[in-house]
Amino acid sequence: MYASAMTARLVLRPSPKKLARLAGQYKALGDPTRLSLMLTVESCSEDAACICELTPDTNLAQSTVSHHMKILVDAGLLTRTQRGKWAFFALTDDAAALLRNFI
Amino acid sequence: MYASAMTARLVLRPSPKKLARLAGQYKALGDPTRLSLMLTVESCSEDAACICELTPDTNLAQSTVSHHMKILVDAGLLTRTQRGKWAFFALTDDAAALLRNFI
DNA sequence: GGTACTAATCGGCATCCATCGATATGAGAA
DNA sequence: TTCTCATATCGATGGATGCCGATTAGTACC
Repeated sequence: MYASAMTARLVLRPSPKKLARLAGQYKALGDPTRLSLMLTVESCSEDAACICELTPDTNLAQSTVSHHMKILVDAGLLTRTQRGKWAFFALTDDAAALLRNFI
Repeated sequence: MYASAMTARLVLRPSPKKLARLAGQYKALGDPTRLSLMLTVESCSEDAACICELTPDTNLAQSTVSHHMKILVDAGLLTRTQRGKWAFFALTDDAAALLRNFI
């Protein structure tokens, strides 16, 4: 048994660290609310999006949206910059690469 | 307030159904074990991969691997075909598109 | 300082999920 | 049919997750 287990693995595998990071990014995108937030941020590409702009679309509490944004930032998919009272978010290069096929 | 909420959303948004499907696929990829399984299946592109070949690499129980493969199939990322006693898996077009940037 | 507004954090709760061992199913071989 | 092997399913469990309301933190303006 396991005869075909001998076949060579020719494709480069990412390191465990890189694989975990990539899985973390997919995981962050794997929630409809967060994916929708990402697309909204992307659609405001001229500038950037703040939470007060994002919250109404979601029908969720502000604290929940803030929580989701933190997850996306921690995953390396969004950057967060403070401008006055507002926090603005923009896509990272990683996020742009991941979403390139769909937006 | 919400002054910039008036800015036009020029980018096409996927329908809620499509967005949920896409989020489901990201979610399926958002586990290091499953992402590793996907890359292993992809590396056996000449043929296809069976569970007996995938299990040893994971250090997980066979039932767990079978469970993960079902999740990937249900998400539309893998196809499953029975050949004799073995179940063989191959990437779908969706999976190939999602992973294009990394393999 | 005091007020108003935006956003982050906290505590709690219900649900989901990854994992396991045990068991069942199903297909070839004897 | 009986045995063996590959895979799927079941039940349980500990931990992660999404959501909320309430509170705290930080900023701007008076």
